[in-house]
Amino acid sequence: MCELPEMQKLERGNDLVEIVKDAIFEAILTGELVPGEKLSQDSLAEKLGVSRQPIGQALRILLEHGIVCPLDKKSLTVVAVEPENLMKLIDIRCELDCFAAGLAAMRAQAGAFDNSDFVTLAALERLQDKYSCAETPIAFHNSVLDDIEFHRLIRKLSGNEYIQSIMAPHLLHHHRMMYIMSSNRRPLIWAEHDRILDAIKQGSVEDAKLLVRQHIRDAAQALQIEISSWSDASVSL
Amino acid sequence: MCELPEMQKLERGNDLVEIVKDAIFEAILTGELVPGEKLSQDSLAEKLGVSRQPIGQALRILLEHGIVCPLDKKSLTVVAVEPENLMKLIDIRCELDCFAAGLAAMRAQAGAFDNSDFVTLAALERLQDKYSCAETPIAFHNSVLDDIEFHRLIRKLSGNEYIQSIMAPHLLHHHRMMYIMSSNRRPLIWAEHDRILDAIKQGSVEDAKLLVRQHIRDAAQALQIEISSWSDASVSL
DNA sequence: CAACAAAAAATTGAATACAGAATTTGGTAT
DNA sequence: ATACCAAATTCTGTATTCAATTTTTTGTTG
Repeated sequence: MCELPEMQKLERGNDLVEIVKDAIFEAILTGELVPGEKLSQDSLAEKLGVSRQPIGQALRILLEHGIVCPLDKKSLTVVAVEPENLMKLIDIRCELDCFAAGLAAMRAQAGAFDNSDFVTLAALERLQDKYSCAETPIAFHNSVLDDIEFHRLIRKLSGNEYIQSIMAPHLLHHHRMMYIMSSNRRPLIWAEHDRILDAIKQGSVEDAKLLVRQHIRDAAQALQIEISSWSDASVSL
Repeated sequence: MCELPEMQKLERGNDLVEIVKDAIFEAILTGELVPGEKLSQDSLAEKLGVSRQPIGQALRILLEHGIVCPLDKKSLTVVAVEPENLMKLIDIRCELDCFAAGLAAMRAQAGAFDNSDFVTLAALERLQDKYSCAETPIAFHNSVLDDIEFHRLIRKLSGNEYIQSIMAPHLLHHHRMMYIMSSNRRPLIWAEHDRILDAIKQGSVEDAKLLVRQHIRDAAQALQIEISSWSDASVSL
C-alpha cells in the first residue's frame, strides 16, 4: 500500500496515555500490529520509550472500545474482524450517518445553521475542491483521510455531537476498510459526496438520507467483492 | 472475532478497575458524588480501600465515556449533562434501538434464531414475569436494572453485537436518566416492553421499530416534564 | 487594606517495585 | 516416543515511590 513511518519513541507530550493510544492505533492501521499477535506491554513500552503504566491504560481504553480483545487469560491482541462482522459494522455506520445527514438537512431547511456551521460548510467545500486523484499511494492515503473527514463534518452539521463521539471507536475499523478498497473507486466516492452535500444544503432530508444510505451500501458491496476476491481467509483485517 | 463486552466482564470479572468503575458510577447514581465536586483520587482510593492506580484507570475510562470531565487543569468531576444534551443522547439511542428491534423482528420472521437466541428469548420472558412493582427504593433500583437488561437482550436478538458495544459508553447516561424518572412510570414501561417483545416474536418489523420509537419518545417526554418540574438549574444530572 | 509574589502543601501523572498467576519448558515415567 | 507433572520464567495487575505542576496560603509592599 504505502510506506508510513514505523512506530517510534515518543516525545514527552502532555497526556502520555492519549499519545500512546494514538500510536498503537496508528500501528494497527499500518499493519505493524496485526491480529493474533500478542500485545506485550513490555515490548510496547520499550518500543515507545515509556513505562508500562501508560501502555496499560491505553490498552484498557482500546479494549473498552473493542479495538483490542483478550487473546488468552492474560494478554491482549488486535481484533480480527471477519467479513461478516465488517458488514455489521457498516450497517451501524449506515444508520448513524443517515441519521446525521437527515438532521443536517433538517437544520439547513430550518435555517438553523450558526456561524460554526458555516465554517464547517466551508471546510466541506474545501475538501471537495481539494480532491484531485488517488493515483499515487500517498494521494490514496490522503483521499481516505479526507473521506473520513468529510463524514465527520457531516456529522458535525447534524448538531448532535454525540453521533461523532459514539462512532469514534468504530472509526478505526472503517478507516481500515476504506484502506483495503480499490483506489479506482475513489472518484466515484467523491462524486457521491458532492450529491450528498448538495442535498443537505438544499434541505432535502429524505434525499440526503437516501444518498448516504446508497453511498455506504455501495461501499459495502465493493468491499464484499474485494474480500471475496482474496478467496482465502489468510488476509485478516 | 472475539469476546463481546459482556463476555469480557465475565472472564476478567475479578478486575479491580472494573469494580472501582462500577463503584464510582454507583456513587454518581445515588448522588453521593455530584457534579462540580472535585474527584480526588486519594479520597476515592481510601474510601474504596484500594490504591490510587485502579482509581486512576477507572476515572480515565469514565472520562473516555463522558461520565466525568475535567474540572480544572488537574482534577476531574462528575459531568453535568444539560437537558438539551440528554435529548441528543436519547435521539441516538432511539435510532440504534429501533434498528436493533427491526433486525430482531426480521430474524424472527426469517426463522433465523439459533439456540443462543432462544436462551435470550427465555431470559426476556423471565424478566417480564419477574416484574412486580417499583414501590420500594430497592424494587425501583432493580426495575431500572431489569429495564436496561431488557433492552440489552433485544439488542442481542438483533444478531449485531456491535449495537450493544457501541452503545455501552452511553448506557451509563441512560441509566442515570432512568434513575431520575418517576417510579410511577415503571408499570407503563413494562407494559410497553410486553408489546415490543410480542412484535419481535411475531416478526412484525415495522411494528417493532415503531413501538420502540414510541417507547423511547415517551420516556424522553416524561423526562423533559420531570426536568422542567425542577424549575431551576440547581438540580444537575 | 488590598494586591502581588513567593513558598509550601497537595495532588496528579509516570516510573519502579512487587506479588500472583499462567504458560512454557524440561524431565521423568510409562 | 509421548504424555504428564513440576519448576522456572514471563507477564499482568496492583501497590508504592518519585517528580513535577498547580493551587493555596502567608507575608510583604504599595
